[in-house]
Amino acid sequence: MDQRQRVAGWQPEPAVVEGEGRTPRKRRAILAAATEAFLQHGYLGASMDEVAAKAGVSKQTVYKQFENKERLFAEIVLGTSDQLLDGLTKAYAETLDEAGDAREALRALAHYFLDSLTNPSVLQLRRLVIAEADRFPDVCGAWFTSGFERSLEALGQALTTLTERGLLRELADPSLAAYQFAGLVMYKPMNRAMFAGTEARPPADEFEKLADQATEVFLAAYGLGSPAR
Amino acid sequence: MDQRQRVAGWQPEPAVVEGEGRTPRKRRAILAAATEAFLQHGYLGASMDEVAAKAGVSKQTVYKQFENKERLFAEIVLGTSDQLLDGLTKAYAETLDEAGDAREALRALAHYFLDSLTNPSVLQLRRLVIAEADRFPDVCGAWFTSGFERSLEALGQALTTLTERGLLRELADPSLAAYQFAGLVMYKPMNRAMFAGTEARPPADEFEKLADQATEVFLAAYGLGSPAR
DNA sequence: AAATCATACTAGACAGTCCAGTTCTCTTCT
DNA sequence: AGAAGAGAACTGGACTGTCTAGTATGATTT
Repeated sequence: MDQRQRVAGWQPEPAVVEGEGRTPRKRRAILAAATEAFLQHGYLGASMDEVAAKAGVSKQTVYKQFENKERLFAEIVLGTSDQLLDGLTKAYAETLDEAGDAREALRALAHYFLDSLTNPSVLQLRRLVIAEADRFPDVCGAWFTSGFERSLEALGQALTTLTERGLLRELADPSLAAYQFAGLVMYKPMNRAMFAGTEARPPADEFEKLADQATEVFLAAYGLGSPAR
Repeated sequence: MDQRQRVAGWQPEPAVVEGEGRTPRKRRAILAAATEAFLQHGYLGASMDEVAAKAGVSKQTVYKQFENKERLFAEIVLGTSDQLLDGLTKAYAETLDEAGDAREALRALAHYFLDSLTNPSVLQLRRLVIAEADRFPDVCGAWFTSGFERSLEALGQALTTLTERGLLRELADPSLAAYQFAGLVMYKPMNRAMFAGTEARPPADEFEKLADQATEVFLAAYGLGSPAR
């Protein structure tokens, strides 16, 4: 029902944990409400009154848990980077283990990218971080290095395992190859998604073509033997 | 002196035009000031008082020229898309005409991308449009289709001319190939630039590697004959 | 007894309006 | 050509209404 639960290992709404004390339960509710508010309206557009109301909590409780608006923002942004990284890393391992050859593996990876990274919540999070990059360079920079960059490093390692299994050429710079693959797959749909608003989602049959074509280009450069085309 | 004058055919500060009447001169000053304010602080963060002060103009004059804050924003964003498109289209033509072979042409293109799109003003404009994509879907969507997408279409046509000159394989989908090349070159540096704040600029020697490697991958897929590596 | 609640409050910001006095620009007259 | 005057544009500043981050308080729940 909620699409966000299925992808990218990231869920803005915290799961209900039984037997949890009142205080941590409220804290989670505040984080969930604030996440929704920030994603929807941006940092300046979201108000603390709105957060408290959405969390079903008094404003005083919000300020007991979080020093101020900035800290609340930082906590949310930094909290998501680990979750994103974990989800992607796991997906790499699974996708690649199941694959019999490089083409199959890369196609599966491409589809995973396209599905998870065009998810509305993920897009809104990207927008939020990008929008506030100049206002909170430390927080957003940390999100980038510990979330985004590391997930690409993980993809580089995943590609290296393909090389070790004799499915791909030796990669002089696995991290760069990872960025290249991600760029081949995502540059077009990600830009549209970023610029054209959360509502505008691309047709599903475009994903097939993007995944296939990106895979072929990548294999032409890094695959074994002559290109299969 | 001002880096913005050199790249991407876009200049946020309007040139001084002699013999111009008072009203249009003030209007340009307002646009320039508002551009700076919006790029620096975002839509909500920029205040109309600040715009008026920066333009050296009374607030009343601002509201005489522009109905309200939203219209001012729209005017600025839409005004930039044409300028960006023009700059890139011209650069494609020049770069490709001068090139003797495909490798040379693609490298030059890659360097042009890297130089112009990592320019601070261009980055801030991208951030602004992305940040407000949900608040102003019409304006930002129009910026995307009439600026971003069309410049990629233009790149696709430029690549087609390389094919016609016998320097590149036939392209089944020139537009997609253009996105792929742009993705190969820009995905890594653009993401860092977007997320890590305007201050963090990458080292210049990374550009060389990005341009070279992107070119080689692209040629492996779309070049003539066997890969040159 | 500690946490939380509802509510009210402070202090400041901001979009947009209004007004009385000034400067510019253009037309008309000499 | 140049002076004069009309009307529009512009200015500075005050003002309204609304919103917001953050604090304070006294009652209620756990």
